[in-house]
Amino acid sequence: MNVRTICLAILHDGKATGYEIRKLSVEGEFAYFVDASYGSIYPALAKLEADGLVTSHVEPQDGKPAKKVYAITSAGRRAFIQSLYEPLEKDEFRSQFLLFARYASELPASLVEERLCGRLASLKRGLDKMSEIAECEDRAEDKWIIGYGISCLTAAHTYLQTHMNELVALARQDEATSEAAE
Amino acid sequence: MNVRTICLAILHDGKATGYEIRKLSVEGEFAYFVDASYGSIYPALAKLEADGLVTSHVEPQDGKPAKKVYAITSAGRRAFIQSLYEPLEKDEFRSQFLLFARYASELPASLVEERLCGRLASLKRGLDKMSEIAECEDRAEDKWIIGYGISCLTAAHTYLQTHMNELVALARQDEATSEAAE
DNA sequence: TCGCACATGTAACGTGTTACATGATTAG
DNA sequence: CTAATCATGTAACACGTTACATGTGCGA
Repeated sequence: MNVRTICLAILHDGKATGYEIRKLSVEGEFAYFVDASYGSIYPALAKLEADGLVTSHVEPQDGKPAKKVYAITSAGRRAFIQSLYEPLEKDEFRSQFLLFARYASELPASLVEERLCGRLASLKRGLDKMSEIAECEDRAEDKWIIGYGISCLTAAHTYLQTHMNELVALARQDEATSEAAE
Repeated sequence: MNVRTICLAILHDGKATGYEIRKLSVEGEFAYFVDASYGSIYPALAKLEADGLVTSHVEPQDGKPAKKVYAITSAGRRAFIQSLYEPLEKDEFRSQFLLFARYASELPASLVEERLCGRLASLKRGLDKMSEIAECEDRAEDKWIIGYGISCLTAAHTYLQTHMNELVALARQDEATSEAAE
């Protein structure tokens, strides 16, 4: 799933500027799909316009720099929906946290515990934010997606809560020992 | 998390060839972290050797091409463990499936249902494979990680099972109608 | 005999990030 | 007065993938 597709998806919902698209892809619901930077969005929009899938018009603003508002064309709409008919790419998941967990026995228990607690807290933050978004969200599909996310994160949170001790127990007691020895 | 780190992680467990490392990163437990190709692994190993973090020796085999077995050095071991002390990168998750779900109302119900069933089946396959691996696995950390994975996938599976109808209901009835009209 | 598994490696290519350039306004 | 937000865009760079080159032995 490339930046091009995300731009089309966002523009399918309504007009937006490159600046806004980046925000949505880093914060909004689209963050579950991608996390794009200006350096990829602006060229993608230019390419999309050259291909006739979007159009743009410049809106001057006073006080703020002029903005270039993009809108999807019917060809763009068709191309985007068409792309959803094609076989789905498999989801991808990369977790440095899980790699860390795999080497718990090589690390001090204090560090392992700290990281597990940190993860627990960040999972909690993510869940709270999702619940918050879910409330003011009115698109049924978005609610469905958020429900999916909440289910997965809740499972992860519960697992961590009930199993974190096991991982801490596998870690090295070095530091606790050396501290106790002083 | 780059290919370099994954190579060190795998070699931390024991000797391996580039060929084996790729297999592990596509199939084995390491698939949760990365999914690397030869084109990235071989250059990474060469670089790692130049940096003194791994060593290699060629083992001729009869019938099969000679293999180049890599082993981690103590400097490599240190560098790898040291990297686990640094702040963890946040997990990343990209799902084309969720993007598809977001536009369910623009797609025919038959397609939405098909994709949901397919996803349900692939989730099931993933869970079965994990349970299988978990059984013959004896490293406690790997069991812990697999347990984490199973929890998350189970939650996703359950959510799909109980909520797939809602998404199908949002989809277009076009095709069913046109079929009924014929 | 066809293709697969074993095994290593390179070159071209694609895609995205980081850092930079530019510049006004507003809140602390 | 400093930093942040708004706003667009480019160039250099990093990182990874795909396809290719090369070659043997084994099973269907």
